[in-house]
Amino acid sequence: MDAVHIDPAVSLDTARPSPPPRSTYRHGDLRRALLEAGIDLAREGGPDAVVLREATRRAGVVPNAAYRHFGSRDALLDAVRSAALAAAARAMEEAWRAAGADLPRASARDGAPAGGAVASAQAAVRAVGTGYLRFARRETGLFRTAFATAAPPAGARDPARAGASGLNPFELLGTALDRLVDAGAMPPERRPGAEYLAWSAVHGMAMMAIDGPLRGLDDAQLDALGQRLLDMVERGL
Amino acid sequence: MDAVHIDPAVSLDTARPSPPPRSTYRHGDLRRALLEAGIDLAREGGPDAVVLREATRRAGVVPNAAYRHFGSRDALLDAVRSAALAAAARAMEEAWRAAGADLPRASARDGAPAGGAVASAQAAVRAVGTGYLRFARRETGLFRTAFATAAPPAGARDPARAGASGLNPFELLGTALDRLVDAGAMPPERRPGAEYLAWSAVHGMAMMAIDGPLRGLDDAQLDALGQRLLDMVERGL
DNA sequence: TGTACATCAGTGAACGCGCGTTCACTGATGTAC
DNA sequence: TGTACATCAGTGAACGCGCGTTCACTGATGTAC
Repeated sequence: MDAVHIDPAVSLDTARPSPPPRSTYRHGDLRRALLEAGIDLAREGGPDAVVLREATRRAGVVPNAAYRHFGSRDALLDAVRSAALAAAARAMEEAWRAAGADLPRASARDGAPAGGAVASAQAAVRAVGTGYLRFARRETGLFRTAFATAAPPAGARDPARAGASGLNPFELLGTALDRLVDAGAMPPERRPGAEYLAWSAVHGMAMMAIDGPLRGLDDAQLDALGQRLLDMVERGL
Repeated sequence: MDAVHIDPAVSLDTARPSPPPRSTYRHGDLRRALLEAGIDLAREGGPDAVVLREATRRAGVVPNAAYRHFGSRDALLDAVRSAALAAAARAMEEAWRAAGADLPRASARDGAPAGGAVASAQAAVRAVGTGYLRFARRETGLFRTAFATAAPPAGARDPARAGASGLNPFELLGTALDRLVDAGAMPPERRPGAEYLAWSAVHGMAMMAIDGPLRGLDDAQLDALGQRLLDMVERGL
């Protein structure tokens, strides 16, 4: 054997995704590392790509080590799904903020803002839809993980699935619709179930934009079509 | 060994799904048998359940025999998908027929019927949507195989994906919308791309009814919500 | 009408793969005295 | 401040599973003479 010295921490670094070299026996924060690897996997390939063994590989750890932190592969996937929902909520909040309307709070159902209430409420509804579509486009894998399989159980208020406002994506839409009613732009008797109608339209377009007939459209075309869709929803509600 | 005689053709019949006993060396129509097994699998569990080995098992044949008829598992899945699309088209045609409007033909773009053109055209659009939603509910696995993954390539006129009219699901919707324009119920300048808006709404609701927050609704509730959605589309288009 | 032969549908056995999960272990960390 | 020890995070090895796919084969069918 010759005496060429190879520092394993360097020489092993060629593989992508790199197994991070670790000097200590303990990892330090393996739970977080696995969750983040899982989120990356979901981002790259959707829910099916969240593979427990691959997550441990990326965390630089032996496969069964995952069981110290997650009871099963499904438990990991659930945690990833929550993170994906939170990311979607944040994207929607950002669109809401960009639309100039003030953000809602989870704590109390706040009334409509003072002036230009109708325009502001409409802007909020549109922002929610736009943010949703944009998230589907930019973070397809996370979107599919969050929305294309099982849905958030309606009643469960899980903060892990919420954005900065403390509201999850569905609740954000509900809040925007409430404002529409408060501003007088929507008859209260139409309010119950309205989120399902609006959500259907936007969700359907998002799915078509991901792997349906709208796949080929560029961002500008999809934005334009999205605005037409939101016109339809606004007029139709 | 005792001498109890067991007729394998009978004794093996306990397993469900039953491997059909076969007396001849040749199968006869294995391609069709595999396709039908594949359709059953899709019906039971969606596209991921279309497993080549299981299809051969159900056809009572050794796994690699499939390769005489399908180049790969994906080729089988494609054939199943076409069948699922055709089934969806047929469901939509049936709803169209039930709505009392006369069915379209693939051969020529036919004009609107003589009297009550607006009502007839609107009924056709609604029927297309209703048929789609109903198919999603009744044949969830086939629906997901047809629509929840890759979409029919826009231009390809594949008769295997069409219903009795020779039109595939997307073309059925397009034809109904054309009638809306012909009847004067929809401004022609709004026509281009309108199928994407209508499809989005209905597809989104279908997805939510399958494994989203609308999963728990019974048929009547979903029908009512579907009618509200179609109201929204009709008003919004 | 009968025989020889080419075709090709289905067989039998095996492959490599990657997965989730279980077991008994080892060794670093933090706490009690 | 120092030592003994319990805790428990990560290791090492292995399991059974079912998948898609390849190989060389065998035997039923249909056609040419």
